[in-house]
Amino acid sequence: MAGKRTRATIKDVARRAGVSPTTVSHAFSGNGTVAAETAERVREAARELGYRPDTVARGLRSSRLGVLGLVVRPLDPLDTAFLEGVDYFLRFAGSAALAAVERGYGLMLVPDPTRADAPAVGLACDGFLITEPVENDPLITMLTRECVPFLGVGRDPARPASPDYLDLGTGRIVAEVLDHLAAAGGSRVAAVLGTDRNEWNLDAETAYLDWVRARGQRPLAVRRAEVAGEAGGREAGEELFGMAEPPDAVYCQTGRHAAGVLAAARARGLAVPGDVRIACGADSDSEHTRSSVPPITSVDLRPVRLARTAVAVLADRVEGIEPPVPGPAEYELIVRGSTRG
Amino acid sequence: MAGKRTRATIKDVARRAGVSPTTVSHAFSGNGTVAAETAERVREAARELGYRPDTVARGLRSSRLGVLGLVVRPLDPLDTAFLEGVDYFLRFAGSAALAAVERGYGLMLVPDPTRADAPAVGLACDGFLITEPVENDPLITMLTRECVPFLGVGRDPARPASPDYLDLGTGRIVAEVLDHLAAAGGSRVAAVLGTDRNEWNLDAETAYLDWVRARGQRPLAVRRAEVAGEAGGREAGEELFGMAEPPDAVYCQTGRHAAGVLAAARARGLAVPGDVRIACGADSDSEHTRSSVPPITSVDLRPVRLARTAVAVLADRVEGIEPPVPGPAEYELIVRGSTRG
DNA sequence: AGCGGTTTCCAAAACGATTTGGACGAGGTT
DNA sequence: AACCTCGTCCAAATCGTTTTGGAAACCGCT
Repeated sequence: MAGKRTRATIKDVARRAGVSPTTVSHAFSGNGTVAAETAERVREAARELGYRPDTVARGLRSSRLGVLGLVVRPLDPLDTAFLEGVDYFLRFAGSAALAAVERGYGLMLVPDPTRADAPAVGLACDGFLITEPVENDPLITMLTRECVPFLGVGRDPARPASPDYLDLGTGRIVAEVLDHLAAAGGSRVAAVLGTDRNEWNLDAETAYLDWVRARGQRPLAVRRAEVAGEAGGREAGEELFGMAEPPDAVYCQTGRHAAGVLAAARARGLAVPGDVRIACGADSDSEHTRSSVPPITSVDLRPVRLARTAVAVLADRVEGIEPPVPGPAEYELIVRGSTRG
Repeated sequence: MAGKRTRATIKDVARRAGVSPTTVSHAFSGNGTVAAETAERVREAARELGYRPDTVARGLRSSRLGVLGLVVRPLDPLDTAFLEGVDYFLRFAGSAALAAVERGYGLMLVPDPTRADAPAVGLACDGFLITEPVENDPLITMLTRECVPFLGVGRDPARPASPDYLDLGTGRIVAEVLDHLAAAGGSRVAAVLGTDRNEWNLDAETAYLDWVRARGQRPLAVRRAEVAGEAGGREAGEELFGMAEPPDAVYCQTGRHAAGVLAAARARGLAVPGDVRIACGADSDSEHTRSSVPPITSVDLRPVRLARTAVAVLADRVEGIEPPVPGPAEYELIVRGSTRG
């Protein structure tokens, strides 16, 4: 299968058109001045030879490869196969790729280039999308130092002043879900939070504490690593429901955690949503929330739309345009059986 | 934002380590022979300077960039924004990207590089995944000529003997859905087919004709372009239900068509599934089948798993390994309200 | 000494494009 | 006739690597 490629080069075209490689380059890029007649001859020679300029060679010279990189942070430390059920990122990635193509870029999903075992090709991108940056994100440090354009999808919690991110508006979302839990009959609302130190977790924690305190109650939050998944959620649920004053509603940060909490509730014989209401601040599209019994109320973070916005802003920056930064991302609360009597 | 990059080059490292660029290159690639002590000095110099070899320059020399390209054919002629609802490709792309990263590659979604307006970066890929090739696919012609590895996801109908594709097993799938429609009470089963000339459509047509004839009936097939979407399906439905002997079951190739047929049936006052049964051979995950009233029976083509397999085979080929070609892809019939009394 | 064989390193030539700094001739101005 | 300007074109340098084809030093052996 893998033979040697025999594409025509700029020299072949030059020879055939009876001009120099310089002229061929100019005829294509429109950079120098080339007589119309000559340009036509060059174009014809190129057509006959099936010539197309080599992107890699061009990229070497101009340090513009035409590729945007997408770093999906939460995937990074994990066994990626484990995450296949998490549709959010799949849909984000697919949609970003489509949007990039429309702008004339390729979109590449790459692991964090600051990691030692990362494929070297990651460095070659013209700009990066980072979902979701962690506190003092090392990639952001590196990109800033090397003057490579990037855009966080979500804020780096340690760099609140930076303009280089899309606001997820986590606080609003969490508050709305908590309000919904209360409206559904929850009088003592606990929270199961994640451990990644990104906007999603840190802002959610703040929002939860604010919300609880505003109602004069004591917060009841437990933490489980995202990678602990459903098992971690189940543990958290057992801890909560085993308390002297157990909660009658639980807010979760991930669909997997929520599924685990649901399992823990059922194992204890608690009715959902009769005894306990469960809701999740994300992952409305994952099977964990959608296909559970009952299905779990959760939030659609509109990954498809969000990705499109992110690509538009990043592409502008790569091209030297300073675009207006959009307001907080849109979302929709999807009410399901777990909070609906 | 966009300043000039000031990364250390191989020369800087060479100078600092007191050796030649050649030696630095060898120390990193392990190609030549370098004394252990020297190699250590080089590595240290590189670390101090924060040096990482430039992928583009390397790619220029070795014609291996470390990138796999993904060409999604059905997206190609379309306004891509139109397709956002089609989760199949989003999930396929996302999953392929994950699998590629695990193999040390980046995965880039690119438009057909044979098209004139395509971003030039498309040509730079080491290998291509093509879902789903059309008859005499021009990209396959070009890649074959230039000896670039590729893998079709689905067969090029005009090149049945080629080993360069993953078999979707369309015939099996269509037959199972038709059997299901019959089992659900359909006695006269029509088909709404697409117009793209790829395995999916051509094999489906053959399978439908075979199935109908084996039961001694006359086929009743109409065709609508994929891009016509729900409106096209609705037209097709009106045509079918307006006939002297209208069908009592309709098989569709796409979720959009199925949604349109469903709308046409309801507009005529036909009960689904009482008077008419409707099923779709794909798109079990799109909102057109999942969120319609009633939801439409359809097939889960397992895009996540399929993408993973495709990347594994392609990466092998890029690396010169000739992998065994897997058997027909897996799938699952998802029975929903449109065929369940 | 002379000779083959290792080991370790390097200078220079690729790779395929873009960019820089003129060369050359035609035409106009003084 | 000398001097500019302008429009076209080209030779050579450049981007950061890898690869090729030795060179230099050292070894043990005859």
